[in-house]
Amino acid sequence: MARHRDIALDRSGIVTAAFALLDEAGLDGVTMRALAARLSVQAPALYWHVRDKAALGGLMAEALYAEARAGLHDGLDARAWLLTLGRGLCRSLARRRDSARLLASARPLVQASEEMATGMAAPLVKRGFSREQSLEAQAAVLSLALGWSIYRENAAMNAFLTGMFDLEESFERGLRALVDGLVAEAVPPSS
Amino acid sequence: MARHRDIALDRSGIVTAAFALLDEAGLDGVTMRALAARLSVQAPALYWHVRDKAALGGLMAEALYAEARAGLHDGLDARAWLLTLGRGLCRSLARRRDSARLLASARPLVQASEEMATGMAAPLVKRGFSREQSLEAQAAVLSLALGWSIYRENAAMNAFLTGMFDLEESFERGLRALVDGLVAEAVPPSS
DNA sequence: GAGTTTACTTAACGTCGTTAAATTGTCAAA
DNA sequence: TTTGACAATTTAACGACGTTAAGTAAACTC
Repeated sequence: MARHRDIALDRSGIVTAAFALLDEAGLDGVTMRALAARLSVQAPALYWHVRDKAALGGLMAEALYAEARAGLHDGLDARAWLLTLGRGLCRSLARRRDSARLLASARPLVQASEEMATGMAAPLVKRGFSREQSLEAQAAVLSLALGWSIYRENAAMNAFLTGMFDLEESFERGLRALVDGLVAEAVPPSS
Repeated sequence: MARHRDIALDRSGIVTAAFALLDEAGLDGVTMRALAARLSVQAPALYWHVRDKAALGGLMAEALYAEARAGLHDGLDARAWLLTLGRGLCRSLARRRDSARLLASARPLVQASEEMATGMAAPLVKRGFSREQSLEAQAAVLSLALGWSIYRENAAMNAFLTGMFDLEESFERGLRALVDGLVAEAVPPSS
């Protein structure tokens, strides 16, 4: 390894730099040229490692989702699991400027498959949900977190919303309302 | 009026054409040049009527929200009002290609004000919510609808999700779960 | 009918994502 | 030890984009 000029680019270094650039310059500031400059390289060099800008967006989105799911573990029951998922995404997106807009326009990298869906459904299936209920519930929770984060980013400019009520706490209330309903429907209280 | 070449451009005509273009060419296809061409005009002419492309996006977003709220009326109780709001946005966004992504990147045109917030809160305040609960509940419902629509647009390409479960029905279940929780919290059942 | 205003056109600028071709450094085999 | 293949980058360039500046022609004002 270690060719050419000893240290070179790689996918993960590019993604890391892209997040740093996102934070400094916002989504519109993440251009291939600016990203290359930050890596002391010319723009076309990036295309050796990444198909195109959309693929870069996909990689960043994947990283955000991975971070969002980091808090999930086996000790959680269905309700806590869904709450953790929603909070995870909301906090991941709150931490990084414009990341919700990024997620909104990112397209999935890999084609979804039947096995992938089964794998995604598994954690809640193990907790008593049907496969469909599991996917539906996760989609709803992620939707709420993503939508909320988009409004938060928009609101950040207008400032007024932030003063009106505590955004994190408000999201938490909405999330709890949603998750309680989902869990009640999927795993009806024994009676 | 009717100057120059008898019929001319105006804001609403531009927005209408922009929606038609959005449907045909997708969000990336909505360029100032393509939009101008559709109106038999040169691109810079648009700037007489619209500040810039972001303002055009804002106008389109406003139209979408107006359409989403069209179904609301006084006869609805709090629960039905919130359900109607959520369904309204979801259906508005389902009808038009890439409209959720459009909404995600659109910035509000007018600076939010204290009176605006009060006006937005009013319908639910009239139905027993506090001002904060009203704004929170609406934000949550709109977030779910927007987030869901974004995932639906992404999923539309991947096709597989559409086959897995009925998207509209799934959204409805998530929405009901959310709204029931919000209403229960805001207007506790008399007891 | 002269001058202002309205609504557009033509021309152009700088930036963007991206591709093609040339270039340089590194390793394997001869 | 030269030779060739290959990996990773550079330089150069293309077309499209949003946008601005300057010019122009029709319509209204007085």
